[in-house]
Amino acid sequence: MPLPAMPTPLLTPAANLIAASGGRVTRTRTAVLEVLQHSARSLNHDDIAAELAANGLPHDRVTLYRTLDWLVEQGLAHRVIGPDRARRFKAGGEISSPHAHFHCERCGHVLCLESIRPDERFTLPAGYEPERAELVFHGTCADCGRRRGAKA
Amino acid sequence: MPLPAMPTPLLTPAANLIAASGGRVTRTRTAVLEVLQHSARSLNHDDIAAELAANGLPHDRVTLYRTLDWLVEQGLAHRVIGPDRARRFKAGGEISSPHAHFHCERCGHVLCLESIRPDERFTLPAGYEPERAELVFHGTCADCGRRRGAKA
DNA sequence: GATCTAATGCTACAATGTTGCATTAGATCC
DNA sequence: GGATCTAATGCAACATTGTAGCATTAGATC
Repeated sequence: MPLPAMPTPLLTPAANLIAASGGRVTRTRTAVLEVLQHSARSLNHDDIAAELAANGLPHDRVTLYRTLDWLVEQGLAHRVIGPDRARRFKAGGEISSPHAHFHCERCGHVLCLESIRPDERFTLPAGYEPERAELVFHGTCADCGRRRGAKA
Repeated sequence: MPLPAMPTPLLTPAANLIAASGGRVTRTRTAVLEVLQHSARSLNHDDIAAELAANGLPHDRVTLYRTLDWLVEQGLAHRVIGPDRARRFKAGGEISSPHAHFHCERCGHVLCLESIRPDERFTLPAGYEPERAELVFHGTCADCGRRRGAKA
């Protein structure tokens, strides 16, 4: 016995966020936001494109760029520029919760350090008016350190 | 009465540094290093190329890239990746004196904050082994703040 | 001054991101 | 449920930043 069509279909959390932003709820947007939400690390375009392809979703490079820009604009995702000068994305706004990032030189991943706030710990020379601070550590991440015998 | 040709020509500080690194002292290298040394802010490729052109020096894009990479490798210059994902360079090594940077969103310049050391002020989660930290402030620099009436 | 090769200057290419425009498909209205 | 309106998409072409290969030039050394 088939269920009756739901009058107000249950949206995923991602879809709800997108709808709340006033934009159209499209397959690409929901899929991209969900990919970001389900990842512990920040993802670059290739990572995301690969995820979309794995799910059989139609997409192209340009749409992905525009979708990600839109998500950042709406505060649904934030962007880090990695050392390879490629952008990486992660779900969640930046302004609401500023935090540091960690770039692992072994595995290349960029992780969020939610516990570290880069702002308001430094005194700048007179005249400088900082609006936000970006703090990126480079080194070996916990996973890679463990994998090779945690020398600490 | 012309001066006699100097037997051991006096080298500029830049040329001396280059010679001390074991590399050949070429026009491009000395010129690029001098441009960097004379600038208070970090310069991108275009800035440097414009300076070289103004001095009538022969150069091309690729040589400039290689020259800058070499200077960084020798510890004679350091590199910052700007928000426009383009590299910016400044004289002086990074390892010897790690410091924060300030990106002015008004004039686009990236300045060095020699007085601020980004390292050893944060406690990272267990397992993370940072080797260096990168700290970039975004906001309004002293010059631009003054120019519009220093609201602070 | 001759020689040896690091450094240069080409050309061609790779990676990342952008612009313009025709087409598709969410949302809305009836 | 279907017509309509336009945001979002998909495609092609382009822009910017950085690399690779290789013949030529010019620092350093003998």
